[in-house]
Amino acid sequence: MLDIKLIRQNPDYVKERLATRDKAYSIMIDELLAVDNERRNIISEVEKLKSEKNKLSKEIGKLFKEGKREEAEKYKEEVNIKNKKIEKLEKELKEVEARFKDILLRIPNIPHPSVPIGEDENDNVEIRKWGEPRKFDFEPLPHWEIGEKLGILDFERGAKLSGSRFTVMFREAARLERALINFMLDIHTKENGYTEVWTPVLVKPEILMGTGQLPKFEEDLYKVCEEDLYLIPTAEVSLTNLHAGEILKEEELPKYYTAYTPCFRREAGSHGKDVRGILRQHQFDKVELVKIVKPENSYEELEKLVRDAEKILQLLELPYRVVELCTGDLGFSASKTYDIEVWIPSQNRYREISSCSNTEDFQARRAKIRYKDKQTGKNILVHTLNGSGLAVGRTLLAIMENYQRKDGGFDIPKVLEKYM
RNA sequence: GGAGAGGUGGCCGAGCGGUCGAAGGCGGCUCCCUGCUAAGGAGUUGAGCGGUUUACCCCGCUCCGAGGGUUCGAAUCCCUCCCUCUCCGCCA
Repeated sequence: MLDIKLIRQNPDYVKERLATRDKAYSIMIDELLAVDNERRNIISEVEKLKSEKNKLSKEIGKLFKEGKREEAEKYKEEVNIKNKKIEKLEKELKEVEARFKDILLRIPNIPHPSVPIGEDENDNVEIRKWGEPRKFDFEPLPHWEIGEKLGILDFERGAKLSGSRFTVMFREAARLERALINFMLDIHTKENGYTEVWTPVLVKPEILMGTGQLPKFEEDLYKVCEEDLYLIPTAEVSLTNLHAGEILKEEELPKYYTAYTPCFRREAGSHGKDVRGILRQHQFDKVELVKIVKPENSYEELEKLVRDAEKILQLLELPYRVVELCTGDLGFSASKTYDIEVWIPSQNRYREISSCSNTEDFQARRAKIRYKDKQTGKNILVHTLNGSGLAVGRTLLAIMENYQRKDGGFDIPKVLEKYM
């Protein structure tokens, strides 16, 4: 959520910056400002009436003590009239406030000035590459063929149990999945300084509001209707919201969290994309990294976060590249995002395996995560960052493809041997 | 699921329907005392919104789990819901 004060004071700046994502936001800003104006007018009026009412009520109390009954009765009449006016205005206010919030909650974050301007993923900028894609002396197979031949990836039974985009894994695949989770968590906790966390994967709507998935992206989420809970699409949701509504002590920052969780995404609107294999599933495992930091060093923290995620690929010896997303490809809550893309031999290209973002105070404002500044005593919104470290299913698929052998099998990266 | 108890500020905890944004304690901050540390003394210390302002200050409104209701007036009374704790039942 953007700061309404910023929008009020500098609407043109906000419009200009948001236009780098999509021109349509300019209209939303105008709408928002109109509603905000209306809202503030009503608030002033209501508050004036309430102030008068409070004064009269106190007066009545005093008169009762003094035994001046009749006089008090006269005042009561007056307050009743005010109450009727207040009631009417508050009804209006409630409606206007709802409209106000609805618009504000659907406006995305402002891209950081360093983010390249562009329309879509074609305008993303490659930052660096690591590793050399392997030269095969045979035609590399896609992971689903390798997996099916070995009988360790079972798409038919996945579909039988749950429908399309669900997979069953047997033996080595299942064990590799588990090994990767442990490996990633070990690196992040023992070498990168993150605190391991285990969280619920069913969360309340207001939690998803906090990180920005709701209200705009409801169709991407699985909902448990009976309980008004949602399955998380990423552990970013549960980790970031750990401190929702809290005022942290300055010395508590920064906080580094990592968690393994399954993630659930309906993938609405991606019909026909990546239908084969396990690249795009409704349920997948991910080890997530979340940082809660002070505003002044959040961009340094972002660089470090990306390196922490990259380290996993380096240890697994999987070639990858890092790209900086352009304004048009940025996610809703992000101010700046680096994607890490792993080399996929069967597609002869890099595919996303991690997305690392600084949301600045966008999520913090929604989730009300602040810290008390020691010097000034002021409560300041923190900056929140998140990144995959990494998507486990995609890592598994990358290993199967990059480490495949001519005989149809595949090797296990050295660092994973002790985990298998 | 059943029975009971309870949800108050960063934390603990008190609170007759008006004088309560809320006693007291802890913690935090400032100052004093002290060779240093420890201890002690004094003061100060909630959040959000709106107005005003460069900012500070100031003024107003709201907030005592959530939402309704009674009342001129609710932390205090009534209703509904949520959560926590204790006991019982069930269960991975």
